[in-house]
Amino acid sequence: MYDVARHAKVSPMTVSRVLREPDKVAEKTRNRVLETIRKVGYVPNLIAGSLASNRSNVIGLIVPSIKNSLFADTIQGTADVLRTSGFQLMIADSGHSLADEEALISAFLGQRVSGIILHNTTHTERARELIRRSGVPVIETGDLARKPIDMTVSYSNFEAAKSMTLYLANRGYRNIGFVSLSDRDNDRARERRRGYMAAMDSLGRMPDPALTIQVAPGFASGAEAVVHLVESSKPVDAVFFAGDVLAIGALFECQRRGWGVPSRVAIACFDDLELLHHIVPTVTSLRLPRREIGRYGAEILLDRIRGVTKRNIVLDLGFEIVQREST
Amino acid sequence: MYDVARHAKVSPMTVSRVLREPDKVAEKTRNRVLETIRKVGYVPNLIAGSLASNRSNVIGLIVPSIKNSLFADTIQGTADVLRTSGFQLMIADSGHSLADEEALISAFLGQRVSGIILHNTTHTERARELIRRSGVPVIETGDLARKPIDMTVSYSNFEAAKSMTLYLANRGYRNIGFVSLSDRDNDRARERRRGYMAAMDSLGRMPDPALTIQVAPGFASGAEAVVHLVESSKPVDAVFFAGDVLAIGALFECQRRGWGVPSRVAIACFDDLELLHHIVPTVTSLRLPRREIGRYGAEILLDRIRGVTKRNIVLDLGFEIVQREST
DNA sequence: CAATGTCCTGATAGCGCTATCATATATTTC
DNA sequence: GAAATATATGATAGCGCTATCAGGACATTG
Repeated sequence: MYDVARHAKVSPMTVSRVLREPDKVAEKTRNRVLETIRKVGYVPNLIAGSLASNRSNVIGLIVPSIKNSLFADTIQGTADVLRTSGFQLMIADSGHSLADEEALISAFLGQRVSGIILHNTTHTERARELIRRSGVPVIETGDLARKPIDMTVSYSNFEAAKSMTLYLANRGYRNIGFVSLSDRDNDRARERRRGYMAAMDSLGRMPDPALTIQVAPGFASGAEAVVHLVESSKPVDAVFFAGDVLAIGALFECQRRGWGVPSRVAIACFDDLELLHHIVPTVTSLRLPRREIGRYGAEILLDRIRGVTKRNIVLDLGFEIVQREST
Repeated sequence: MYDVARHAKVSPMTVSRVLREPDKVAEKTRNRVLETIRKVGYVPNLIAGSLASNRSNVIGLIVPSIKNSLFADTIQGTADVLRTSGFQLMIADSGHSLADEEALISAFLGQRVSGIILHNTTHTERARELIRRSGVPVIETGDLARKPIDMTVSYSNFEAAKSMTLYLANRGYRNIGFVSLSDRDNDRARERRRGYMAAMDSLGRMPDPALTIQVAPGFASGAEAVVHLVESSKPVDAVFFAGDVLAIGALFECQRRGWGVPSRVAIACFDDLELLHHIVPTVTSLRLPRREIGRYGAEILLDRIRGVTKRNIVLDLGFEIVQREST
């Protein structure tokens, strides 16, 4: 920067201003400086800038798993908003471990991120404490947080699962099975199960424990689950899968066995992947506002960082049931 | 930090050493300092550290699209390696735009990242120049770069496409169609097409322009393409799709129309998604070492950052054809 | 027991930028 | 046209840490 200043015959301060507050520099000077910057190939050191100004242009984002395409949509939404705002996204993967999440939060705070986005709503006590003390704004998502640290943008897994269950009942299915991933370390799965249970309860049906099963992730699990439920002593006529991969695995298995969907068994699931619009038969699912969550989350966070908003916002973006051939 | 130093009755320098070079501090002192750090809830300012030491623990990663699950696998591989190494990943999305990519590279260099990973191999001249001048190590991936900036870890799209085409010919298919995304701004698509052409050439078959078509992304495009190719005046008996989504869309369309796969038309594609192991029929595909690319890329990069390696490595991780029911 | 080496700790300077206030010049106002 | 205000630039200090070297305490050697 001193180099540039010398070449352009101004003070370093003016160079700094040209980069951050161009309006405050006379046009002639500004152009001369910009020209010089280009000529010497100067790349400003944002680290030094952050240190001096006590601000950074980095937002930290923690997801349980980068690979999971569900998060990919939300990340994309966030990235789209941030790209136009000059902020950078620092993404880390907690591997579904709360302890790792805590370590990552600590690392992010060490980087003096301007904001943090967390794709889950349960955290260690120390993690909450770290964030609170730092005063960095936080968005939680993935579910409506029961006790939000700060701001939340999501839909309600409980309500979504409940609605879909009631919807299936309303379409005349009598024996609705429910398949989800293990509850352990997965608050979303837990909420979805609760929603299913609540729906059964409000229908006055005894939730049969044999109808709600928990499985490992993967296509194969969905396949096994549907076979198990259909061939049980009390066969189901519909299965509600709490995850898309499970449902797809189940559907393929039905194809292999020649079971009609929905004639033999109806299939519905969370998360309206585009694939589900094209698969044969197309699958009834819950459209979750994934990308919107990413967008709104980023926007609210930016508003807070810029001091536009003060309040702790909790935004429920809802969901939608999309009826298709499979039910 | 001064706070901690005062409380623990040592100099700030000792606190700094406890965090970065614990061995160089007497055990007694170290424990006292660590205890104090915990007590006052001190979070070291890594920004200041980076500025002072002229090192950072951030790796920049640019992908054309975060949403695309293909990149997700590679990112996961990278993240897995970096997590255990104390580095953070800063991810940005160029939206397939070379100009945006250049801007992001500049932003990353401003952040003084220790390394950069690029998921494509064509860049603007200024981008190359920026990187070269900065001396920051770079990994390019997504294809074997023709003129690598620095290091490359990938497989060859050309060879992969060629192999699969020859493989299909070898299985007896006479009329092999090729469907890919538009060549424009997509060097991978271009290489794949070249590979297909080269195979046709080596088979002594005139590559019929009517058999190689370019389409927009999406399931629907694949569906349209397969219909077009099968119902043409010179119907194909096999179609090789350069992208998985296209192939899946095509397969579903065949299911809808009751066209037997592979009896009426065989289908093969790039990229061995897990879905393709379960879909009916399972699909012959090219297994690309996505995750390995991420892992090796990260490892090579770290070696360079740590000064273990000096040489410009070009790593070809190859590919594999997986025979399944669809051909 | 002086000389040498080893280990641990501290003092000092400075990384490259920005906040802040001061100064110089141009513009407006009555 | 003098005073008040606005605009443009610069000088200075310091953000929170680490590199570097200096020095004190202690052990080792001949």
